[in-house]
Amino acid sequence: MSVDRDQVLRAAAALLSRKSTATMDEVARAAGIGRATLHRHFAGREALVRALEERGIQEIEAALDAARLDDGTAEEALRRLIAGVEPAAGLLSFLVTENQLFEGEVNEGWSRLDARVSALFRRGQERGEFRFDLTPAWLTEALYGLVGSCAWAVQDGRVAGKDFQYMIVELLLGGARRSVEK
Amino acid sequence: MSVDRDQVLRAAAALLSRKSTATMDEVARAAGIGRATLHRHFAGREALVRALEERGIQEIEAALDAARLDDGTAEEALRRLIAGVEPAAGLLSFLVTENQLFEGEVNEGWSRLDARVSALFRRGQERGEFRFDLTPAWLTEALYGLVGSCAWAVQDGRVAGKDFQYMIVELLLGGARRSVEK
DNA sequence: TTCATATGAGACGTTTTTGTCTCACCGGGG
DNA sequence: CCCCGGTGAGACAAAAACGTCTCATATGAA
Repeated sequence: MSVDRDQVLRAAAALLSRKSTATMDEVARAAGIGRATLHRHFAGREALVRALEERGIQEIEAALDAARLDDGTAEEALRRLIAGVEPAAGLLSFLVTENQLFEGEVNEGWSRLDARVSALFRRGQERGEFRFDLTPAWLTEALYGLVGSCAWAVQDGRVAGKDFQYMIVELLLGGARRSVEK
Repeated sequence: MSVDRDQVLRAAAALLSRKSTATMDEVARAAGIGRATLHRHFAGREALVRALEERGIQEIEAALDAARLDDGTAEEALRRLIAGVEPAAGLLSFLVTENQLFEGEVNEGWSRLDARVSALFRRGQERGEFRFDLTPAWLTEALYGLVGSCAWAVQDGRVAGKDFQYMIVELLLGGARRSVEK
């Protein structure tokens, strides 16, 4: 009988990341509940987006923790991170696009995530694993972009779901060029 | 005195690709014109988006033509393409995100672009330049995602504008991993 | 200068979306 | 059995955005 708040947020993220102009009514129907009930759980659109952000940042941060970014090689850590981020790919792409929405103040939690991911790439550079000519900031952005793109591509059937991690990891690490095996 | 339609479309794309919920008034101010003038040039929001799509597809198609995708190595062609696409990066990222909220029919012009880019990657594979384990469809999506991410990173100052082409090309072709020179 | 044209600002009515409310209903616990 | 908390549907007003209009102004050409 009672609404599953988690399931509502998930449905909202899935819809809003694809169509950010969706009305509250559309969000409610996508979550399979009435508009009145949606308003009972989230004061308004603003509150819904905030809850989405909070939850997204929370999940990504958990993925960062679970990936143990400081253990082993940076490449291994990156593979663990991408694997751990997959379930939250929808929320991540929502965060990436929506993060630009708030002019002025940048979400504090988001910049914290940013810093941790950048640190991973910097560690890889310092270990001699990653190239120096691609900045950690750019690699971080590229990671977000690729995760978002791949999530969309999977959703649209252009990429097989089981290849999600592989496609991202291989492109991000090795690139498209065929190179001599080392 | 007269409004530069091109500049308006560019500003609109830059804003709408980041904030698709932007008001017509916000779009107008982003373009540095009044709301009334915006309505004089584009009948409404729908017409504006249509014009944005049309112009975006037109510019990307022109870039594809200019890049001579069938000449020389696929890598050279890809470099030419990325260089030629840079001025239209804002429009491209708008197209990519807008195309995600497909409601029914997919834009015909867009799928034509898609096919041409995919063909380039397929040619690279057949020439032995590109890896076979990364599908042309995924490489195409990844290219779009990286262009959009980089355009956005440049706009926010996280990546230097002069590095736009280099960052995309190098990551897409060679990846982040430091590898033995071939 | 004079005139035609295009613009910005803003007023306005309309439409869409939002947020709140009421009410009937449904299902589990007393 | 009867409550009772949570829900869906819909009504309703307020708010926001849209689209159109007028008017004063500025720019460039004749």
